[in-house]
Amino acid sequence: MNKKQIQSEQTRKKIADAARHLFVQKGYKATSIEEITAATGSSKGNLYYHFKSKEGLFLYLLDEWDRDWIAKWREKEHLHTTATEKMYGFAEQMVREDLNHPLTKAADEFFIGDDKTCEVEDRLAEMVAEHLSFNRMLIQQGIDSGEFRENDVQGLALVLEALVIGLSQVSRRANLTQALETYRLAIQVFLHGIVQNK
Amino acid sequence: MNKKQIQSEQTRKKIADAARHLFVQKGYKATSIEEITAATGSSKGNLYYHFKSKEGLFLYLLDEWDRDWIAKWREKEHLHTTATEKMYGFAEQMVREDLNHPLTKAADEFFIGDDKTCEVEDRLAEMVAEHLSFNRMLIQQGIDSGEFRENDVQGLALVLEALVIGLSQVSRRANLTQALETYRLAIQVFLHGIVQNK
DNA sequence: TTTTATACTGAACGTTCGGTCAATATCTTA
DNA sequence: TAAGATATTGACCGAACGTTCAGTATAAAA
Repeated sequence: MNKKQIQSEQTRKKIADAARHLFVQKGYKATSIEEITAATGSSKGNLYYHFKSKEGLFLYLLDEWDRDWIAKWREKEHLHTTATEKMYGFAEQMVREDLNHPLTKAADEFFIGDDKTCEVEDRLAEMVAEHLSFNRMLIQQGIDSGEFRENDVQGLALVLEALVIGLSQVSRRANLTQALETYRLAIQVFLHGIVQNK
Repeated sequence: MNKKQIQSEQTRKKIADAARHLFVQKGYKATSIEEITAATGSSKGNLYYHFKSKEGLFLYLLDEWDRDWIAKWREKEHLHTTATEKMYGFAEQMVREDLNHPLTKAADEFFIGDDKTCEVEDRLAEMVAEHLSFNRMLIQQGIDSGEFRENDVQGLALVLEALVIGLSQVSRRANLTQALETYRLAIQVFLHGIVQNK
């Protein structure tokens, strides 16, 4: 790799990092390109050299996050044996990785906003579907192992998704300890409606 | 009341209605003053004659909604005897009255946005506190009556709030029947982690 | 009828924002 | 070193937005 290519990559990363930080902190619309460039030290035109548009930049961040999340989950999944443990592990990773994540905040802006591109809309729908699929899998595992009651898996996946989205919003201003506590309590509540025998 | 005063009141109401509808549909930022006035048929200046600002208009809608919600709840509260029934009633009113409500959508924009006035910030904090207080009361009633387990009431109120917020977002595109179903399932899940004996 | 307070109009303003582009700097390659 | 590719700059553009204001219409008061 060239010295130039390396530096270019670094610039790209620096922009992405600053953008992620600002999107997380202020939301999508409230973060301006100028603010991002001010945070990186590089120029506006340079941002548009590396990324097609503001939406493109955001999309890139979503993809990046998606990959990281799955990778981190695969890393730790084997540590949990029961489905119950997995649920708590799931919640913990949510707090540690996703608390104040662009997706939950800015996705909402996109869903409502009328200026979204088809590409973005599709990508977001895809991500929601992936989330639900993940939740379904998690719950189904518990049912298969006999830990959870037989139930409307799709419905429960949706409820779990709702819980997670809501928790993220409610915990936005909380510190890590508080958030962890709230998440654990939420999962506990969620589980004791699922677990077979109490 | 004067003929003029009556018409003025009607105009004010027409603007508020149009604004509410648009805020609900598109969110706060995405709804422009021009769109609101276009929907009412009256002029931009007229809107600013009746309302201090865009924020002021939104604040007015929040207050209005708050009053309506409480009034509706008080109306129906006596229909439910047990705390469990109240929880389901609570969920149902949430769906029927609050699904796609400005608060849950646009409050997020306000919380994140940096252009919010102190007045708005205070008012929103107040509303959240009221919500939590309401939830706490609901849960405490169940505990007092022996229906729910003794538990961290404040924590559970927060979890319930998270659930409700998340449900509202998840159900945004669903029709009423689907939403009701999801909400009922969610409450069922929430309850069976609370109810004493199963 | 005349005066006055209220309700309403819409052009204009200042600002912000995403995006563009011609010019320039920097590094690679021949 | 010269030529070419790549990376970076920042002034600039047009559109959109919330807000204002001088002026007009209308109903109430005198």
